[in-house]
Amino acid sequence: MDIPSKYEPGKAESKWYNYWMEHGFFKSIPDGREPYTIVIPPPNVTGVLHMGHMLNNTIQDVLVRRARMQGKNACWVPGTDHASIATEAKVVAKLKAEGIEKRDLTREEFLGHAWEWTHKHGGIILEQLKRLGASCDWDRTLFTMDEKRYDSVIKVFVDLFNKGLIYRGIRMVNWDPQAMTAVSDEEVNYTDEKSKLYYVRYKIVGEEGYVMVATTRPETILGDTAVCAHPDDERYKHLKGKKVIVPMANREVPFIFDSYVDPEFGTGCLKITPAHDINDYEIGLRHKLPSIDVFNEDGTINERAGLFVGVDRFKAKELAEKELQRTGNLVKVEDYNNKIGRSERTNAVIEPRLSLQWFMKMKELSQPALDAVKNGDVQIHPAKFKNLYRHWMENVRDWCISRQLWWGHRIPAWYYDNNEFVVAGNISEALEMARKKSGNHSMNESDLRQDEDVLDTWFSSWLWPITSFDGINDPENADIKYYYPTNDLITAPEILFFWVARMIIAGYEFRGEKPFKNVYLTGLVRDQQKRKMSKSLGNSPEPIDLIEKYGADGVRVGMLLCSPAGNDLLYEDSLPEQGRNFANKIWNAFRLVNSWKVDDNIEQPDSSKVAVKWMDEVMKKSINEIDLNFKKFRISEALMITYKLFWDEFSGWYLEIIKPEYQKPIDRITFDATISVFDKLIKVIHPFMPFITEEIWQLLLDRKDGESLMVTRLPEVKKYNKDLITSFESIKETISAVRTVRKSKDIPNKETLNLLVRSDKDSFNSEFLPVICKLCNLSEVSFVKEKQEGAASFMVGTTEYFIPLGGKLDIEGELAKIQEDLDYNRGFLVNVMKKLANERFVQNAPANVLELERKKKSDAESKIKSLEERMKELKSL
RNA sequence: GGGGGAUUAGCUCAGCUGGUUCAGAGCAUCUGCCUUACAAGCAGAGGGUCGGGGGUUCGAAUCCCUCAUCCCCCA
Repeated sequence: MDIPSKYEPGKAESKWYNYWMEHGFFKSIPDGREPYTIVIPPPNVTGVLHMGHMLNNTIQDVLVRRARMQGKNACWVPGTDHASIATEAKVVAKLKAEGIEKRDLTREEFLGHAWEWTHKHGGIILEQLKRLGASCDWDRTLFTMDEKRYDSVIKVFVDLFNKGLIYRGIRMVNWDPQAMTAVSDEEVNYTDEKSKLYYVRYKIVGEEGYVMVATTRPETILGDTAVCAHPDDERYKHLKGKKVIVPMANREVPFIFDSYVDPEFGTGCLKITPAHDINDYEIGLRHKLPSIDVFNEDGTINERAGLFVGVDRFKAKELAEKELQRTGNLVKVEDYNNKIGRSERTNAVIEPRLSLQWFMKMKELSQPALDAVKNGDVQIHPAKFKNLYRHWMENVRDWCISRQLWWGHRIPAWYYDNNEFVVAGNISEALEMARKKSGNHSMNESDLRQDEDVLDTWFSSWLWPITSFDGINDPENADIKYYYPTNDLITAPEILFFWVARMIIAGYEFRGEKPFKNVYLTGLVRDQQKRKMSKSLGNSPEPIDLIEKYGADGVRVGMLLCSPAGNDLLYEDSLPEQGRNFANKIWNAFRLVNSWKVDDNIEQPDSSKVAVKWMDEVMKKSINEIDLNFKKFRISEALMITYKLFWDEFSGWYLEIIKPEYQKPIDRITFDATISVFDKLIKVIHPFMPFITEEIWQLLLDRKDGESLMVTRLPEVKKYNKDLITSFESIKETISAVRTVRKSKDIPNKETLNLLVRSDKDSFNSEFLPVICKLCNLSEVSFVKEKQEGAASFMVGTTEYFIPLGGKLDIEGELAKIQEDLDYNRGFLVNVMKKLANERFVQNAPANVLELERKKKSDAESKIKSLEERMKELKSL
């Protein structure tokens, strides 16, 4: 069979993914095995795969595949999020492009378009995940707005309302006066814009003087309800208890003190307009100030202002300036840069506006979630995020859960008689409740008006680990009992609060149990300039293109190699390139092994014998380390160990040792051992690189249909022989040293060499000598007692080696090398001696440290002695 | 403004409760090699006063203080 020297991923990937699907290897149903469960952080239903998803889902797949190969019943539940804001915005934009405005549609018509859009674009991202190799149980695919998930959300809302944990309240929102809707914080873009700072004087009541205020918004003066200074500001202390007169409005308002005010800014004196500024609103709450909203929904001035009624806010600013000037209250105007928030959708300047919203009380609910992380019931990796989490949970604020949108779970509150309302699971229940509450039994459904708003997207995602197994509607079903709590959650730190914390809260509230044991926070994928990858910047590569170029395995490895938990990943093409190169390395190792012909009549060479023994131990050691690193969620590290195990130990050393001469056959024992080692190796690699390993596994031995690497067992962790590995390390060093001699003397590899060991034959471990002979092309190894003339020399540990060179010895060069070595060792010895001469060190250091220092001393001394002797000899030549 | 985190080789990062010459890995760089598994490779090499300053200690990349710079979250 002719196998190409470069691995071609494309074919293998679709072939094996289909094979896995056909045989149902991703499916999971509850059974007697230990479950291993991950719920996917649901991507936006109409989104497309980006680099963040690639990283995130690669990690999940690695964990799931590994768990599966550990004999667990692995279940990775996929799904998508309705993403109310993002999806609604996309649908609005699409309709607009067709000349349809959202406000011209009924809610039902709009939702029709939204569902159409969802069905058309939904799930693309899940298909893309398949290209990556994701081993999700696709039969379980969910959507946050499918029937069961929708019902669960409504049920939870009603439940929390009945428990008194959900209430209506006033809050400041970002108002887009052009779209006449509230927009979320995420939809507001802040930019530095030029504006003006107006210095306005307010008359002090009962005094001659004025107090001067600096403001960027003179048009909101009409809504002022106080003037405020810092409590420690000496300049204003005398105004305690006084009142001032608001210019234009001619109202008296109190002069108050609050530490929010920055005495350095402007005049150190602030006008307070609780209806039109979030900070003023907070100050207003603290000081129980009234708020006067002077704007209409479209940003024009209303009657409450008493002035400029009906005028647009920007025009009103100009008019206010003139009016203040006319009355002499405008003292000066300065140029000023400040951050202006603009609506992502309309680019209109955002107006902070008070509105009636739904809230959830968080303090009580979050206590168990706080405790769970504190006591390690839920573990966050890396642990540095624990502090962040704790701080946030200790200062948790009530959660505003209503959104002025249509796409989402509609708030199950029904209004009647103006301000009365009931909260119920559906309209008939609502009617019954409303009749009872109002005493009006003739009321019917048409008298009820359902709340127009929908719930925050996170209000459905916070239930995700529970609703994934329908645990709200059917709390005792077999799935939820088996799979919940899930094991690991893999997500980005930026949604630690939005999502992770709230899931933990929901877990305890609705199941009395954590939703997952571990939270693994990945970093953000950035470009080389450390910018976030984003569509608008155009700095993100297309994931599917990458998979096509480097292979899914290569991309997976590339993503993982450089992304320790919680650290950002700076993407560049060299990453998947490294992954692809690794795949190619594996491929070529397979080609080599595959090309060998076995001859049952030949003996196993000693070098192969010891190599097999050593490889076995190294493998055990690495598997141990990999296991340990997985336990600590150090996945990059685990991959790096795997990478080096295959590339350095197996390909670089083992295969080179056992490789028969060109076109010569290999002995049976070595061949079988090698196949077995290879088999184990690709098992270890499989979670990281599922495709190439399956391809090779299927070719390595005859496999039956229905067999697959992905459902085999990982090699178990075992104790290993440390000494064997250590002695082989010094063999590597010896081989390296011989190669260096060869290179520096320009001796071709084909020419054999003699190696002389200055040691007693019986006390020297000769086990690995055949390996040195083979890799260094030695004709002979012999033991000598004396130093050798006319030979290159080197030391490994405390043993001296010589390579006779005939007349080729470069005495000057050799001397220089020895001198360098001597200087180093003498310096080293001086340091050790200093330490040992320090009485306090000798008294205080633990015995093992002391012993080590003494060993260092004697080793250095014997080395120096040999070097000095050698030098003397060379000089005498 | 409040909080959290970081600073170790050109880059990305390890370095656990102070103790091996502890300063390490991968990538990149440089030098040699197209040696029939792999140039997507092989054999070698160079490169860091662990952000600055102080302290604790027999001993500090590691603990404490301070300054500087950067990042993130919330407002």
